[in-house]
Order: sequence, then structure tokens, then C-alpha cells
Amino acid sequence: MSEEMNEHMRVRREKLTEYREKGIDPFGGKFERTHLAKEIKDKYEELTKEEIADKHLEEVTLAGRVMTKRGKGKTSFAHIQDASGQIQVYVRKDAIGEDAYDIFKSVDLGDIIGVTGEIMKTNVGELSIKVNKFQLLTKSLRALPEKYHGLKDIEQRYRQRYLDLITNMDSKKTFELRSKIIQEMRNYLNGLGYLEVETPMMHAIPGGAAARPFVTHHNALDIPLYMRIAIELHLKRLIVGGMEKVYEIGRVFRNEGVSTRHNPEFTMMELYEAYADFHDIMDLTENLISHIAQTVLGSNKITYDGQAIDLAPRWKRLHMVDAVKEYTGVDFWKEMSDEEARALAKDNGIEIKDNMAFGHVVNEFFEQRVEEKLIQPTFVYGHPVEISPLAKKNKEDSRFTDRFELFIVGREHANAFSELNDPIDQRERFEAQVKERDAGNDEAHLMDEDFLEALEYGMPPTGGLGIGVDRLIMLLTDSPSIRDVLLFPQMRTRQ
RNA sequence: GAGCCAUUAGCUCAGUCGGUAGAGCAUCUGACUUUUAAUCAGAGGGUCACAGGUUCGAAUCCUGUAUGGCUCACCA
Repeated sequence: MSEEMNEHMRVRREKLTEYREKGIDPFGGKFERTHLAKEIKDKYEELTKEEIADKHLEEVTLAGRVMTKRGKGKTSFAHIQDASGQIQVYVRKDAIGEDAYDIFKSVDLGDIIGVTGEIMKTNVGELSIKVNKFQLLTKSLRALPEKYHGLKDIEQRYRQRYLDLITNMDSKKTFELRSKIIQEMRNYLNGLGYLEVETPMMHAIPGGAAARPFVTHHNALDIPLYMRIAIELHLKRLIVGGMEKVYEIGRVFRNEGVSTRHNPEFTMMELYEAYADFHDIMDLTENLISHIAQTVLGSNKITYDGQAIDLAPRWKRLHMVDAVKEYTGVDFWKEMSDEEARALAKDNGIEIKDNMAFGHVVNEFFEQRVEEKLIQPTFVYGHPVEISPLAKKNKEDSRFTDRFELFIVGREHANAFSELNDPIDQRERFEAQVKERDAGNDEAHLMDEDFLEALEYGMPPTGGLGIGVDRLIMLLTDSPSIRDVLLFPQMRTRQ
């Protein structure tokens, strides 16, 4: 053992030996429970001490981790915690015998025990188990964080999430909500007839988004493989294959910076529906998210970082050019050259790169001046074609696409479009991306011949959607950092 | 990648002007048969993140490193 033992660890290891000498297994096996703590509380909380005593209820058996302990000579109280919550146990020497009582006195905070006894209420009215049998199920060899403050150290909460979950009920609640949110997303989509599918996470060509991939290598095939940066291109192949409504909820990987809103691996929900367009997807998106909020939180009115947010449909829909016009006064509906657009950026203090085209400039205006101001749910649509290589061009104005992004609390939560199903246009878009790549943008798309071949067989007109699931969970659980909604966020390896 | 901040007992935190390292919880010993942040009496527990430097003397001042947090950049 490289780590030095502190007093707690030494004492607890000594107890292991004592237990074994007494024939007690400090790491026990299967244990049959009759109840969870919350089940007992839900059932008997309303009854008075006398009513419970008069009922002569059957014995119950529970198990859990010892979280508090108060010894009082010949009686002891403790709280044990199971997945459902905590309940108090009341242990009397005259009820369990002297030997068993001595062992109970040696139990440490953090140990896992099983108890059998009667349900009772104490003089001050706390529902408790009056124990007549108890058993050590697992000895804990390290001291838990302090009972009153819990674990506060942020680094330790992320690195040792189990300690966070044991001691911080808020954190546990967040992850229970995470599970419910994803479950409700599935329920809703399944109810609409979407088919959940699983596509590869290791891609020969990383596509579907602009991002740097993680690279790995397949030894037997001796080829490089990339962890997926999006799910998009495989789901569209399924649309070609006649699966008309599909979705996948899964991890995607992007080799980029870590921040309160970015983790190298994160969860995305992508959905594609044949014969739909981006207007249909807007309807679906607002209905889906408001349904989840209503079902999981019981309301469409939520609070994030002190701001009141109303998720009830119908949400504001705003063209990106109108949004830029509204917040900066600059009108990009006018026809103009790339040079004229760049000049407007300089005049308005928008930072741009020298080689940016009209569409890139419009996007910079939006990101630098508008995005953070969109607090209430807002669909911003009509993204420039240059930044939307997989979206259908708009019929009236081919500088823009039938694409939208959803902004809430100034953050992107979803990205969607009427999918580009013209293989010839798609090839030209990929070629433009390859040019950008050659010009130094290492996040531009690669040519994907295999995907183009699929499109050439014919993909029906399709609406598609991607939702950043972690960000949605941040929003619905009022969590300031993505690390608060990931059980094991990425951290630097400790030396 | 840049700036700012943090790192002290198992945990939560104090630490004044540079002068012997502190508290609460936890732990150990003892008392206590309805306690609940139990109480009472006593005891033990420290590489002050790490490495240098300044100084008679450094948890404290300086430099570097590590890890973390926040902000920015990146993430169309």
C-alpha cells in the first residue's frame, strides 16, 4: 500500500480482526430486505406513536449505510440510509443481548448493516425501527465526510462521486432527475412511433458536425478509427433504408476544450423523420421539452440561475438575419459581397477572420451580439449556407438554409434542419468544406463518399434534430456546470 | 492556451504584523435506557499541495511546479 494509513483506517482494520475472531464476516453476502426506508415512512408517517404501538405491526427488515450514531449507555440511535432515504433505528441492549450490543457499539459511521425490528415512533415523533436483530453487512475502512456539511470539496465530489452521492442529497436528486428526463424523452418519442436505434461510435470518417475527433486504431484491420463527433450521417442512412422515424440517444466525443458547458464526451439525442421539414421539427422540439418538464418537474415554469424561464409552447421563432437586425441594427437581407460583409463587421467591432465569407460574418454577428441575450426559449432559424453543410437551402433565398437552433438562457440546446437530400448539392457542400479544411479550418467536414452514395439511392425529404442532452438536464435541474450533471466528468489524471 | 483565485487534521473550516499549528465533526477511553448536528469528562491525530528562495525565524513574503475553480479563447 502506497498510501499511509491514518488513525481511522488503522482502527477500522483492527476491528476487522476482532470481528473475524468472533465469527462475524465483515463483508457479508445476500441479505433479504422487506422494505425500503421511504416505504415505511410513506405508510406510517401520518400515524401517532400510540396508533402504531396499538397496531402490533409485523416485523420489518431493512439494510443501509450508518450515517449518524448516538450511543447512550444501554441504548443507541442511528440513522441508516438506503437508496430511498434515511430512517432511524433504535437499539436496546435488553432487546438484542449484551454480545450483539457490544458489536453494535463498535459499528462505525459508513458501515453497512441490516436490521430487523418493529416500527415505532419516538417521544418526539420520529418514525423508527426498534431493533431486535442486527447484522454487519459491510465494514467501511475509511471515514465518511463530515455528517453536517457533507462533502464540499468540488474536485473530490467529481473524482469520488460515490462520496458525493452518499453525503449530498441534492447531487443524488440531480442524477435521479437525469435518469427520469432521458426516460421521458424515450417515452415521448416511442409514443410518437419513433424507433430507437444504435449506430457505430467508431467511424472511419468522422462527420455530421464540425469538431476535432479522438483518433484510435483498429489493430486487426490496421486502420485508423475515429470516435464519433455526431450521430447524424448513420441515422440518415437508415432514413434511406426506409426507417422513416428513428432516433438515438448516445455518447459523442469531441476533442476540444473542457468548460462548464463542455465535456469531451457528452450525450446527444438525434432524431430523423422522413417527409417532415424543420417547421415540423420546431413543433416537435417545443412539445418534447415542455412535455419532459411537465412530466418530470410538474411544471413548464422553471428557474435557472435565478432567471424565470417559461417552457410552455409556443416559443418565439426568429430568423437569424432579423435577430441580428433587432440587436445590432445591421441588415443582412441586402445583397452584398463578402468584402462588404466583412467591412460591416469591422464597423461594428465584430471580430472576424480575413477569409470569412458573407455567411460566416452573419453568424459572427449573431454569436457575438445576440446569442447570450436569448434567455426565453427561442428558435433562431435560417442559418447561412456556409456554416450549414448538411442543411437544405432555403427556396426563396439560397444564401440561407432551412435550419434552426434552439436557445434558452443564452445557450444552444438544439440544432435541426430540413436535411439536405440532393446528393449533387451535398457533394458541392463537402467540396466547399474540404476547401475550408485546406485553408486551415481543421474542424471542417471531410469528403464522405460512402454517405454520398447512400444519398444517391434517394433519401426522402427529411427533418432532423439534435439535442444536447446534458445541457437540457443542466437547464431542468438548475445546474451551473455540465460536471454537475455528469456522474464522472472528465478530469486530468492525478500523478 | 491566457488571466484571476484556491490548496492547512479523515471531513468542514479559522489562522491577526513573519515568532511554538487551532476549532467543530469524526476517532480513542470513561459515564449515560427515547436520542437526533445527543450530552458530559479526558486523550490522540499535521509533509500547512510540492520544490526552491528571502529571513535569525515562513502556513504567512517571493519564484516555479501540480491539481482544482471561475472567466476568456476554442467549441460554426
